[in-house]
Formats: sequence, structure tokens, C-alpha cells
Amino acid sequence: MTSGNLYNHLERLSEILRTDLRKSGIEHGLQPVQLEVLHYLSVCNRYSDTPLAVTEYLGQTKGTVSQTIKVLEQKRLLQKRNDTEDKRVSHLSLTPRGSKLLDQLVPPPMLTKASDKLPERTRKQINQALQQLVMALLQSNGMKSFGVCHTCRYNLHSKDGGYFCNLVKQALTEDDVERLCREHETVG
Amino acid sequence: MTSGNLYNHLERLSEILRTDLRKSGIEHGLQPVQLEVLHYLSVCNRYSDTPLAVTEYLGQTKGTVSQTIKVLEQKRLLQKRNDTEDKRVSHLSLTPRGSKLLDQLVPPPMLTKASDKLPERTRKQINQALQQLVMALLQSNGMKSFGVCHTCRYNLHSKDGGYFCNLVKQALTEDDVERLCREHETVG
DNA sequence: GATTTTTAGTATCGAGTCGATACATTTATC
DNA sequence: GATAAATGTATCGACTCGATACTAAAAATC
Repeated sequence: MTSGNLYNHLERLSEILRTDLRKSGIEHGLQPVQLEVLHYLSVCNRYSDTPLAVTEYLGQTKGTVSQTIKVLEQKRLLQKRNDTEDKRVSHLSLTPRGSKLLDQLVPPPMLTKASDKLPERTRKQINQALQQLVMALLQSNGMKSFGVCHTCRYNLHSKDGGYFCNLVKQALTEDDVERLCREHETVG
Repeated sequence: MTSGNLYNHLERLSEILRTDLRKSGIEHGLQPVQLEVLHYLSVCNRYSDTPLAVTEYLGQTKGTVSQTIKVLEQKRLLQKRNDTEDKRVSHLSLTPRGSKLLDQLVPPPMLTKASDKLPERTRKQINQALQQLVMALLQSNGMKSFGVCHTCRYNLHSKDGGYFCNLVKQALTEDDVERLCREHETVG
């Protein structure tokens, strides 16, 4: 019953946002999925900007994602570069054009408009509730959490205030630790 | 910034659920959108079970919805009946087959599983937060609220404890007032 | 009461999504 | 060195979805 109610709200939210995204995206020749890929690339870190990471994030097959990326590359919205160490993997990044376009469409004006009308306190509550729900969903289904370093068990604070990832064994910048990582594992 | 964060969570939630719905639906030959239509029909009232209402609910075009409905009818998951008064409109209802299938897939087991692991209090908070967000989204964008009679300004309580809709000028049953209505207008 | 407009819904088309399958190449394992 | 696993691409077919054009019934206008 409770999860049924939850689902009612979620489905409705989902559909409203997706429809809106489609409408605004279509004016620029972009599909919802393509915007999601661009958006992900704008918030992930340098270890998580590969086609495989996108695949895991979106939960689609690698073939499907490969196509999407190909289209976005042809549109000059993202660019692909080969990894210097592993010749199988490639890294994706937004072009200035892609970045600019994304800024116009995401977050959807519709959502911003609604969010702005809510009291600050309510907004925080909603935000927190959503975060909890995402975490619960990912955890109880054994999916990757794609969190930021702050909440990751691999993250070590060094004495000088810097950050160090104990998985990739490399120092991280202030910018790094605020981005989503495909290797993220919740502490505890 | 806040609405950006909000969007991050929502998009992730959306994509996870949609992918899951696709995966489980595909085993029964159903697309996400088709499940959404079936689900809507299971929660709407008798004034809101028309193709047009579905169109408004999903935010798609009537042509698109018409196709979806046609497929579902061919699969014997829903049935169409003509309105007795207005020959243009038709009413949709789930067949036993459709009802049974829907029960298996919605709400998604994935969500139920996650929801079950949360404390009751948290669950209620999340549920409430989502509801607020949906309302805010619909209100600030002038969309139909699709709420239940309890929160509708057309709903009148009669002295004997029954319900009466002042828009369609008809008495409503206990079952009626718990279903979504396309004519719903928030009180106040 | 006849004409026009609006409303509910259908038919068809083309661009695009997405999973499935098959494949190529590089790296890891034994 | 042979085999297995990992990363990514190519191609196919079923399906989505908006756009456009259409039918028929109801409502509005005159």
C-alpha cells in the first residue's frame, strides 16, 4: 500500500519530467536519453566518463549507449578521446557547444520554477527524501551507487587537507571529490 | 543549485525505475508506456477513463496515446466501450487479464523491496515529500492535478455521509472518491 | 434550424529508442 | 602462448512518439 502510493507519485513525476524534457529537447534536436547522457558527463569524475560508466549509470545495454554516444559525437556535443593506458577504453567529455546547450535545458525550467515556489525548508526536506530513496533503491538491488567521494569508503583525507582515493591510488582535487564516481562504495 | 540537486536525484530515480519497468515488462511483451496506461486506468475514476484523460495524464499527444491503447486492446489487456450519451467518447477498462498482469508488475518489486527496508517514519516523509513536489510542479505549470475527490473543490459532503460532485452533479460512491479525476481542482 | 467551430478519437509516416546478436580489439589469467 | 574476460562497435527489428491529416459527433453561433 505504502509502496503503491510511493509508486503513484514517482511515476507521475517521472512522466511529467520526461515529457517536458522531450518537448524542450526536441527544439534542439535532442532526445531525453541524449540529454541524460550529456547531464551525466557534466557531473561525473575523470574515472567515470567512459561509455561503460554511462551504461551502468543509465542501466541500458552497452550497444544502446554506444549508439547514443555516436549520435552525440556527430552533433559535436561531446568528444571521445582514447585512454592513454588502456587502448580499449575511451573518455568522453562535453564540447563547449554541448556544455552550453545543457545549461539551457538542465535542470528543466519547469522544475526550477516549481522548486522556487517552495519554502527553503520544504525544498531541503524533499531533496533529502529523494536522496534517501535513491540510496535505498540502489542498495537493496545491489546497484552501483555513483556517489561522490565524500561518502565513499575509498576516500582518505590526508593531513594537509587534500584527498586521496585508496582504490585508484591517486590524489584527488577539490573538483574531483564533488563528482560522481562509478567506483563509489558507500561507507559502512 | 538546489533545483539542480533535486534534478539529479529525480533523473536518477526516473531512469532506474524506467529501466526496471522495461526489463520486467518486456518479459510480458509490454513497454513502459503501456504499463503506465494500464496503471492509470486502475486508479482513475469513471469520468476519467477516456483516451483524452490518458493523454492529459501522460502529457503526450492524442495520436500517440491512441496507438498505445490500440495495441493494449489487441493484447486483450483493456477494453473499449462507447459512452451512452456522447458518441464521440469511449471508456477504457482493464480486462481481468490486464488487471492480473498489472498486479504482477506494479508497483515494481524493486521499489517495494527498497521501500520495505526503510523505517515507517522515513517512508511517510518520502511519500509526503514526493506528493508536495508533484503538486508544486503541476500548479506552477498550470497542469491538471488529477487528484482524488477528497482534495477537490467540487466535492460536497452530504448530510448522510455520502459524497456529491458539484461539477458532474452526481452522487459519488466510496470507491469513486478514492480515484483520480481529470476534472480535479485543488481547493483554495 | 442551418452553418461553423470545437471536441474526441483514428490513420499514417518518419525519425529515433532500445535490446539482441554478432563481432573486433585489447587486456587479464592460467 | 592459449584462453578468457573486458571494452566498445555494427546491424537488425520491434516499438515509441510527434506531426499531419482525417472522420464523426457535439456545441456554439448566427
